[in-house]
Amino acid sequence: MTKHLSIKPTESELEILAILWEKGTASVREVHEVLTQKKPSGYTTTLKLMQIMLEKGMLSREAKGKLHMYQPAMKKEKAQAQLLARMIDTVFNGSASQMVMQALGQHKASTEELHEIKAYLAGLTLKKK
Amino acid sequence: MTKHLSIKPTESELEILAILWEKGTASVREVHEVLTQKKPSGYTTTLKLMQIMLEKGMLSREAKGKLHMYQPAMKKEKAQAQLLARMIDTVFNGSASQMVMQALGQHKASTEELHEIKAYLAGLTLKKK
DNA sequence: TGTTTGTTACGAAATTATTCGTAGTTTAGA
DNA sequence: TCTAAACTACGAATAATTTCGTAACAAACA
Repeated sequence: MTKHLSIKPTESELEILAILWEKGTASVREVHEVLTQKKPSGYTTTLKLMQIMLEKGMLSREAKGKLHMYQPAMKKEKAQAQLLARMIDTVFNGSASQMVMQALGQHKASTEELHEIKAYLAGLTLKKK
Repeated sequence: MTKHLSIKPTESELEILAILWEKGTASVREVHEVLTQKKPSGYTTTLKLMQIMLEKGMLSREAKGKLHMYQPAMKKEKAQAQLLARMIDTVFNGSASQMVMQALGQHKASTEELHEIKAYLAGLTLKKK
């Protein structure tokens, strides 16, 4: 049985993870380039963060010539699910639907997205029957 | 024009806010009672946190005899929306629907909830038309 | 071969968040 | 009135997170 790692990325770590989920694999510099657009910071700051994440087992890496290429060690979906669950629990009183409706209310979803969701829902409720 | 306060509650602050949203108004002791169930801690810890939140303008309070009754100074819906928006932005690549589907996938919603959401969606798409 | 450029490693400072002890106040009851 | 119990205020310790400076090394190249 694999140890149940309930990873709790910090805010900064989450940003890095998001970039790596997007890119799949990237050097520190690449990550830093993206990161520093929103919030300028030193290169070694990003480096250190990624080293810490490596230690924590959130990232893995391989040497590519002189530099290191990093990749996320956690499945995006799993991490997302975990974060969502925590948020639903603490902020939405355990009610997923409350959260969903809140999210959909805020013109955060386009019409196409709404259709997508409806389709998805239709499939879901069938299965649950 | 009111200053755009983008409040960023910490984890602990969020827990306290959740309790106050639930109760509407409460003393430090009442909050602490709830809080300490999940995660034991000293009374003054909760007190201090709430005092800090008061300073930050997240809570307000009024004297009720000798003790202070606190209430949330931010609308639950507004705070939820803000937190959601941030999460969607950093973790779900800006896609609300991606998040919604993730949430619904994880057996996090009961059948009744799913119906509720469907109804809500139906109303929404009508309006958007 | 030097020198510049870009990299990693890592200690440590700075900042932010959490926790708690102690002192002082108020209230209620003996 | 005195004492005990339940508060508040607040400084300060601790812990966690973020930031950065410096050293060491390797590759590129003048």
